[in-house]
Amino acid sequence: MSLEEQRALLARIAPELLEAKRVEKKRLPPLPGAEPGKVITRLPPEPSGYMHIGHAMSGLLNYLYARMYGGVIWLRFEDTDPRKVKPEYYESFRKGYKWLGIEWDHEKNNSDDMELFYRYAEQLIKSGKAYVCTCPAEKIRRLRALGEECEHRSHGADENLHLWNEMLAGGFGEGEAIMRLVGDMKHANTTMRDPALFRIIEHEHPLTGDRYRVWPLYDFAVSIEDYLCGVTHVLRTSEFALRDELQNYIRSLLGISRHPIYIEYSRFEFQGTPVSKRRLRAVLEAGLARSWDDPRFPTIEGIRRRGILPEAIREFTITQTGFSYAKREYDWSLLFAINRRILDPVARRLFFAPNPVKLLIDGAPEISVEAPYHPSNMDLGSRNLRAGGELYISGIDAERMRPGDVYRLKYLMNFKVLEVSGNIIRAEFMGREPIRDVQIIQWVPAGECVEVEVLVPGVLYVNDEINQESLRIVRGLGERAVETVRLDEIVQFERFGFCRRDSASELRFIFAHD
RNA sequence: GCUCCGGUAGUAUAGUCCGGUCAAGUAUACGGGCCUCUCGAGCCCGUGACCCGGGUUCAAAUCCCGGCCGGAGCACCA
Repeated sequence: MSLEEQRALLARIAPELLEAKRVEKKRLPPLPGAEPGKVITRLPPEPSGYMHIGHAMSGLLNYLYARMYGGVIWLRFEDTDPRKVKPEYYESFRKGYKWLGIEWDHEKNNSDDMELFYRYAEQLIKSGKAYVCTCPAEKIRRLRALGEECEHRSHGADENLHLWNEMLAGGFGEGEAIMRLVGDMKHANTTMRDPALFRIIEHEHPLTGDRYRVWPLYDFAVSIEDYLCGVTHVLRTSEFALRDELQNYIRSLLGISRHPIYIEYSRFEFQGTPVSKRRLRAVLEAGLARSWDDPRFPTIEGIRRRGILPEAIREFTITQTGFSYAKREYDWSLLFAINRRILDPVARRLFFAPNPVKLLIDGAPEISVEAPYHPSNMDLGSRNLRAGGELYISGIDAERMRPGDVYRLKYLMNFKVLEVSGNIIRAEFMGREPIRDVQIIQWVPAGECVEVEVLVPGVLYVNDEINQESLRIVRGLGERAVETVRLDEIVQFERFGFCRRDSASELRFIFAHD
């Protein structure tokens, strides 16, 4: 039996076997301790910068698991550092998650619950589990490293309560007092060595204005918020791994015994494209990029402009991601391959001649052809192409041409090269019908073409140093129909690559991948 | 420096908990073929890996010890 026959037979007697293999690959591994209908996860962005691919993949994981188990997902902004938080960043995340197809069930901000945080803080102080410390930051750091306690730790609850109220009332300036947890100054896990729970920040908050000056630190706010949201599973990157213990401890001191299951995985990035704000800013400051939505950047806007589809990121997350702790650096080709597979059946094909060279064909008739926009998807329609003996072809194709060579202009005609001189190739007409074993090239009619510019993004860093040539600009001529490409539409310039139109008014494209 | 964690093909991942079915699966990359009026897509075939050294065991990618390499944390950021 041939392979075809076997497959046909299998499709008849056990179609699920053929299907199973395909579907299985696109599924996430089971979530530990997950019960159908009871999973609650969260998207916990800090609105202090633009959303990037790392947030996207983490967000996707939390979202996909919530959906996989018929659970619930929260969007909760971790906005308790008024100095870092900005309104535009909240919006960047909302927009980014939406773009990815993530639909959250509830939304809130940690800054909504300040009064509640204060109440819990008071409870902690009264039970002798927290104290106000007025040591300078430097001293706290030193003692923490040494595993030693400071004199403030032994103050009584009454005094601490008094000092705490003093903090709230403005009796202390920034940096003059913090509230600390009574932890264990000798604990191997340094986050347990009396971490700061609240500090004073005299800075307007985009949401609460100047109403509060004492702000909770991450661990305190998160412990309480995860409890409030009923979070059952936390999927996050490994820099938080040491904090599980602390957060569980804070909750238990508050009388809360229900803790989420933590699943941590290493950070990752795409080859040569760091996600770190510092390194991205360096590129901006070097004058090599102008904005955070630059298509070379791993920000969601950058990636979108580059023509990567949300579905591709989703599939990539499911198939290429694991809960590994090893450092990983993804090769862009993995994402591109998925994106290409999604784009291929729906992207219109058009002719584009980069670095064009003129081609003159003696004896060529004036020909008009109806060329389909896609080799198999007829729904995409067709356009009319008309040309005679004067055209432009890609500079790369032209470079290879030697007198005597025969080529075919796709859909149009064949020609034999007669003479190659400078920027002009002279040839002779060799008939209209396709001939076997002849290289097919794309072309643009000399009379009816438009100027096209394509931005080709490369990697930002090479060997850990800023790549001075991360952006290439390719100019060329496109067939007239290039004008019909809508803003944001992704098309394939044949034998060049998939490109997204980036400007409504100009024929400017961004190269996605080949 | 201290404390954790990890090292499977070029890249990423499955397997590691509960040793044998792993002469190691998958995706991508790469090579070849088929198909095609694209050097794209699709289909088929192939190349390619358990960090190193010891130990335990009838048997180790899986367990133990040491080394090397890598990551994370050690904030009044999240």
